[in-house]
Amino acid sequence: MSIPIQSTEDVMTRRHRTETWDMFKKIKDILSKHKRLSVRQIFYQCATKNYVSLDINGYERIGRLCSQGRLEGILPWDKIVDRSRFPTQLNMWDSVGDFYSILPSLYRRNIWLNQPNYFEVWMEKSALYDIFYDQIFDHGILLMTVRGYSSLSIIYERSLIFKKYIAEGRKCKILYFGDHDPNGIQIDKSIRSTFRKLNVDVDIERIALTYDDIFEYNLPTNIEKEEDTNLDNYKLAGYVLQAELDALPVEILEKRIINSVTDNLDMDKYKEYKELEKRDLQMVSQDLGGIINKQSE
DNA sequence: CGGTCACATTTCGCATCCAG
DNA sequence: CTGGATGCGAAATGTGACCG
Repeated sequence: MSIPIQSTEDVMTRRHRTETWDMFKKIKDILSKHKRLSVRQIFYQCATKNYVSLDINGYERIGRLCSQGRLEGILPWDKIVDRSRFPTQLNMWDSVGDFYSILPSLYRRNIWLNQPNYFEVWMEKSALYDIFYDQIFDHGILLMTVRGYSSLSIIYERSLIFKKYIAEGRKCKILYFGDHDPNGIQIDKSIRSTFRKLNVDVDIERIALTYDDIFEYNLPTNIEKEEDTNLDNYKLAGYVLQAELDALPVEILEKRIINSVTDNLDMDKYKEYKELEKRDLQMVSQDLGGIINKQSE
């Protein structure tokens, strides 16, 4: 029984056409300008620059190039990531000392205890996860990656949290980030109406992409897909152009995220809690020092 | 109410095209 | 002529929107 196996040597000695080398160079160039990108993101970048078509074929071309490129050592492994699959395993430590040593890095004071209002950041595309994570995770703000339309399960789960804050007299808000296209503008509307059905008063604010962004930053626009009703509604709403959130330059997006967060946080109270956190951490390391000393006796 | 299609994500087999 | 490149269809999963 012979199973066709492509050996490492086959992979390494693969020849390429000049056009392919050209694409490798373009991908490398895009990668050099970012921290980490998913294949999907690379595809969007290439499509907006017109290197490939903005459809399934273009995506596949990029996907294959990324696979071959990495296997052949042409493209870097550490800059291309898959955010849709992740492993799950119990946390384990080499020793008790090892365990204690990571404890301080886990400690954060709950900033929501003294904030007047509560909010979360929701976004449509998991491709942009890293950018959002880098901007807001450390602030203690919840990031929800919706991936297209939100699910009822997620909205219900979140509504339980929002209800708790509302009962305390706080206002609840979602800062929403998504594409500006016929489907994209439906997503935050759908989230809003679902929360309404659950009788939870949450304000959904679209931070990006706005229609003005397309003009202000001269964003590359999508080709109109034949999308019957949604497209008709889009046009009825007065929209002509469509663009993806990915198309917004990274620096602009980062600024937009952090500005929307600082606008919605009570920064004085936030800083106050961060100071307390520092004090707490000194206490933690003192206590841990005592425990570790006792251990080694 | 059920069927169909669109959306998001990634990979693979098969058939075909065409550069070197 | 060979094999690199690519178009197309399919897989899984859950959700909204629309049509009849």
